[in-house]
Amino acid sequence: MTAAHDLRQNQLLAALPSEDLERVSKNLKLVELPLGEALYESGSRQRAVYFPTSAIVSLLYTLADGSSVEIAVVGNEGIIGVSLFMGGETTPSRAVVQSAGYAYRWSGKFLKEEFTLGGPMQHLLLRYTQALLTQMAQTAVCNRHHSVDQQLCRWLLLSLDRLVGNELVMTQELIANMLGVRREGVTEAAGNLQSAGLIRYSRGRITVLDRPGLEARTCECYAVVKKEFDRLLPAMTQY
Amino acid sequence: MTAAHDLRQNQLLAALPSEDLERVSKNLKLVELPLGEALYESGSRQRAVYFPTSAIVSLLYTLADGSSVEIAVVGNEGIIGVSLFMGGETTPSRAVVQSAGYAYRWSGKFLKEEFTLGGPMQHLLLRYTQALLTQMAQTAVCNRHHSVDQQLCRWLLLSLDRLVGNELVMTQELIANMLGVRREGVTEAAGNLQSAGLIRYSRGRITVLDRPGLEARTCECYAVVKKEFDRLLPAMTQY
DNA sequence: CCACTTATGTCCGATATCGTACACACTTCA
DNA sequence: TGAAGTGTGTACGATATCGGACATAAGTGG
Repeated sequence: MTAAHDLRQNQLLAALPSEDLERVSKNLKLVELPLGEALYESGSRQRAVYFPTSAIVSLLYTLADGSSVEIAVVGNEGIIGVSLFMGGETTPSRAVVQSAGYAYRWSGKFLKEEFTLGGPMQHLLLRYTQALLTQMAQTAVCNRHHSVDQQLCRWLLLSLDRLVGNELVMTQELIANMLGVRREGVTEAAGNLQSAGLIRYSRGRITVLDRPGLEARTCECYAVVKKEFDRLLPAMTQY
Repeated sequence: MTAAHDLRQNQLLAALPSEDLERVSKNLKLVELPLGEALYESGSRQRAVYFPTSAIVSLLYTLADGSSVEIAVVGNEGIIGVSLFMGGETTPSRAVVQSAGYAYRWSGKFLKEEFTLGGPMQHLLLRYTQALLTQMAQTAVCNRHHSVDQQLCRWLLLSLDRLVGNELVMTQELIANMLGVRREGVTEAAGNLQSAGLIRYSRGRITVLDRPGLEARTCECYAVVKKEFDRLLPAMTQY
């Protein structure tokens, strides 16, 4: 499961030419991201970015009344902390570890130095940010027009794409926070999917039994986002 | 109303140091944007970006079934076509003129040349893009948690901020497309606001009577977005 | 083995929005 | 002046989700 840690387990790093990766790697530090850890809070100054290898991180917005929504999810295809190189330093969102794992941490200082070189790293970061824009926009659309059932399918697929295996460790309560619906709503939606034989649910453990089934049941939003990621960040090293 | 056209009517251009603006201005061309014109369609290759001066442009997502949602609105504080400098060339969204007016058009070729210089223009464009990210994210949250009444208030305020005067030319049908709700839903919400004395509605013409009242009635989403824009793009020239 | 906590399932009325149908008012133009 | 088109108001049942209360079930630790 945990093979030797390799920078190239993150697809952005993997897409860098060797010499760039070499230069950058000096300042990357492998860190463990436990479930629930907040990499940054709303409005707090960010000091580093993270390239996940096995962890999955949710970008969340929390409203004044405590209700929240996930606006994007980041795994080994991306980076957490785009506001550091976009120039804003902070964002109103929070970043919370949704699935424990590892990531490479990169200090903001070195990130900015590298970014200003205008080389492949800059290019990759900007393209990734555009993919993130798409994911957020599609989330907005999905929140407006699609049912909880469909959104749960989308969410499961997005998570699945960022994991090895077909099992997620995740309670319905947490999923409800991500989707911005009630916990009971997730129970019902999950029950529907389970009845249909697409997943198996057991106390904080979801096993996906029929991935094509999920894809058939979800809304177009999943495909749009996936296609856009593939287009913008293509042909990465596989392992 | 239509004073002499000036590059600095767009806040991004206004924020450029004179020498940069001078260099850039050679390739800017004033264009008129009529109501309803699409600056680009979903997935189509973009050839230029636009700096609105008096026009307002909506970024829309349209689903396969024809339903749509506005994910962001751009006026004289911003630029249309971020995917050109982000590197993706296209996006799945559409850009439609919501309020007729003028904009400066800048060819993608020159834009990219300027962007790679890494100067003030790059800096501004990236910060604006981060503000756009915030607007999209907040739209996603708002779509999930807030009532049509509140969203209409938010939408009116966002539009008002980008206009001179307190009157919008806009049918309920079009607003419904923006908000992703039924036209009847807008009729009802607008009726509520009119009863409360906040607006006056008459056949495609909305007059805002009580702006503070709208601000009191809308959700926090408006303030979050506005605050973030002010933080990221501060101290622009006023006129 | 027994409390205790956590996770999930179920039920019910309340509410917001939807979908549809249709009426009315204003404008334009023949 | 009358017809057509467009924009808005209203009504009503259908549906999805909410809000809250509560029941059940699985794990945990004494």
